[in-house]
Parts: sequence; C-alpha cells; structure tokens
Amino acid sequence: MQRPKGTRDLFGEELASIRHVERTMSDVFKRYGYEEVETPAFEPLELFTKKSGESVVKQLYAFKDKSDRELALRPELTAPVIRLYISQLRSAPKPVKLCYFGNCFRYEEPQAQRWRQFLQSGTEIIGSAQAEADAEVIALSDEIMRELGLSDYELRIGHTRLLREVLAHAGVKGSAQDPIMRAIDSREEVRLRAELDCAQVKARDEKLLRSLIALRGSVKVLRQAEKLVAGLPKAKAALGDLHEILEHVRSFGAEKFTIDLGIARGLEYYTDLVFELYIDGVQVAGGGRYDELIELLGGDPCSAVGVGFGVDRIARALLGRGMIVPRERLDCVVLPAGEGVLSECLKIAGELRRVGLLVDIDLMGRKLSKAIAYADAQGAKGAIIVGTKDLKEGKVTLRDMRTGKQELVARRELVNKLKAVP
RNA sequence: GCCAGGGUAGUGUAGUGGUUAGCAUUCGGGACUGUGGAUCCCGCAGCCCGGGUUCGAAUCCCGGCCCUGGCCCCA
Repeated sequence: MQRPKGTRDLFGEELASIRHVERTMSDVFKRYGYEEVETPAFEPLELFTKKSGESVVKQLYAFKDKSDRELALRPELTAPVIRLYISQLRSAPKPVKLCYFGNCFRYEEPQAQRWRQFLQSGTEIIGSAQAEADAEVIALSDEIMRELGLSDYELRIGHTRLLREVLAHAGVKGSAQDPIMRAIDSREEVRLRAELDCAQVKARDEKLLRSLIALRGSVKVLRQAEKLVAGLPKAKAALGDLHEILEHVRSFGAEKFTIDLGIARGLEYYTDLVFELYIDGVQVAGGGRYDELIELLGGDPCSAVGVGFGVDRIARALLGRGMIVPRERLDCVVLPAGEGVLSECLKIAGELRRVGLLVDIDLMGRKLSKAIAYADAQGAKGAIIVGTKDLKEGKVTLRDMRTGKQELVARRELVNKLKAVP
C-alpha cells in the first residue's frame, strides 16, 4: 500500500524537528497571551468558498457525506478559527487572542515544500483595530524565528489598502481590483500591463501605481511613497497606518524588516497590513489585517489581524541547516542475565519509569552479549544487568555504557541511586 | 490540470532481452550458555501496478500509480 499522493510519513529527525518548532511556537504564543483553540479537520464547504469564491473548490478536498452535506477538508485555519469565534467567543473580552496548530489539505500538484497535507499554525487577534495589534503579530513572528535560530529570515511588509485606494482613485472599484492585485502579486510585468489595460487605467495612474509597487527598502521608502500619493488623502491615510505599525514594531524590538509595497496577496482577504516571511526564498509565514472577513462569514463587523506559519517548511529549514534536535537519551536499559530474573527486571523497569527515568528493557529474550549491544545501539547512558547470582545476594550490576565500568548496587538502593545521577 | 526526469530488499545501489536478480548496510540468530561497539557464519527481505511485443521482459512499448522538480497558485 502506498501513501496517497502528496502526503508524508513523518518519523525520526524530521518529526522531531516539527515537534520542536511546534513547542517553540507554543511557548511564544503563550508568552504573548494567546489561548489555543482546535477546530475540526473538515467544515461546511461554504466556509471556504465564501471568502474566496467557487474558484478555490478545485483546490479543496470537497465531498458530500452520507447525508449529502457539502463538506471540505480545511485548506487553512483562519476561516475555521473565525467561525469558532463567531459561534462561541463573540462576547469574550476583546481582544480575543487565539492560537492554533493543525493539518491542512489542498488538492494541488505536490512539489518542493508543497504537499497535499501540511501543518499550519498561527494566531489571530480579533477585536482590535489598533496599529499596536498589527505590530504585535509581526513582533511575535519575528520572535519565533529568532527563538528557533532562524534569524536570517526575510520579513517583507506591505499594505494592500494603499494599493486599493490608488486603484479606486483610478476608477477601478471593488472586486474589479482583484485581478490587478493578483497581477501585482505575481510580479509579472506583462500580466500587470494586460490587467491595467483591461481596466482602462489612465497612464498617469498606472505610473503612480508602478512607482509605488516598485518601492522596497527601509523606512525611507515611506517618505517617497508619501510624496507619490500626496494628492490622495485615503492612500495617504493607509501609509500613515503602515508608518504607525512600523513604529510599534520597532518598539517591540523587531528591527529587521523590508518594506515592500508590491505585496498584494490578491486572492486573500487582507484589507490593510500584509506581510510575508521568507527563509532561503521559501515563504514560511504570511499574515495581515482582515477587517471584513468576520462580517463576510456572518459575524458582526469586527477587525482582526493574524499570521499563519508553515510548520513543515520551518522545520525543513532547520534540518537544511543541520540544526537537528538532539534526541533524548535513554537513562538505562534493563537486561536480564540468566534464568528466572525476568519478572524482577520488569519490576525494576517499572519503578525507574515511575520516578521519571527514561528506561528501556530487552523485549527480545536476547542473550546478554546481544542485549548489551542493543543497549549500546539505543544510545543508553547505562545498563542494569540483573543476574541470577547477584540477585540472590540482593544486588544488581550497574554498567556505565560509555566507560564500561560496572558496580554492584543493592537492589533496594537502585532507584535512589539512579535518581541521584544527573 | 499541464510539463520534464525518475521508480530493483527497510535504506543505498549493480544489472540494457536468457543471471538461482548481485553488492553494501540495516534487522534477526549463531560462533560467544553473565558482558557491547571488532570479526566470521547463517537467516529475513526486492524488480511500483496492469496490459502488450517476444520462445523468453527488471530490461523494449503503452496506460496507470507514486516520487523529485517546474508552471499555476500557495504554507
């Protein structure tokens, strides 16, 4: 039997790396005051089509259950978490700060760093329209990367409302902006030109737009952008928002970012701030503000900002750098030597495990020489050899697997003796 | 969905029409009936699936499945 296409079996170093990433994220989320939530792996199909339209159905694992309900495996976690908020937490004290981990599913062709089932994590701040909320989400993302030792990541920050206001000024309104936003996001000159022609954008506005999306760099580019949109108060306000967010980001202690006004995230639900995080050219996280999604999904209008992380991609980046998570070593392996000692071995293993030691025991009925080789192969620090003769005298042999030194220890002292060893 | 390159024991590989499909490693056992990492011996285990061509296919052809990567899109 083969695995379904685009899925993976996880074990060994790779799984250890993923768990390490999850643990680190979980710690940071908690430190920032987020509460963990978990939602079902499948949801009503509508939850995902509402925000992105029918076009996403072909990238969904959508199906009907035995009662003809239209369902889909979740392709991402923001919409389910927002659904949870609307149905269970709408009157919780604001802001509602949630974090989550979970598998997501997309029916796409697998390729590098892209699978049909993958792990996402993330956070959402629901109920705050303040710039400091946007800034906290960015600061948290920065902190996670630094905590993981991936401080050479690239953080790009942009603002979709800025671009949309410029388009609105040029006479392109509402959803007519979407194809243009996608073209901007693709960074393909030809495609953008075609879309702008199609929307009959005037040369002057096109020039303004092109100048804006080409802006990239430090806070200095905000000044240039301000000059460009001087005559457009709404666009200027969007820039002011971005400026304020970045001030707060710096106060939070995150200095390392690039302003990139060409980030559009066309298909997504982002309304204002947008940001993306890259490692070695691979996007590992993305986020932003989405002030319309909650209403779209049937809740009362409410602002929200959040970030999603590609857990597998981040774990892969760690492995790619040789940053392997050291495996916890067994404290000892209990080895029966001779007849009639097995039950005593099982008792010893139980006692040691109950005081928190990492203990294995030979379950293969091996002879002592093979059993010691097994203990060695498992990387155990020590072995406890339980022999017929020693046991009759109420003793067992304690062997240091590294040095090979052995000592006889009274059976009664064994637990305390081992507990004392660091 | 499309494009390119691939699929031989658990892992890594040799094998281009006729081989008991070889090697290394891993795993289990033994030499070594209470002492490991060495050595030697034994054992388990494989041609992705289905058709076709042929006296004969791991090998050639077709289809599918899966893998690696690219397009689209995205984590």
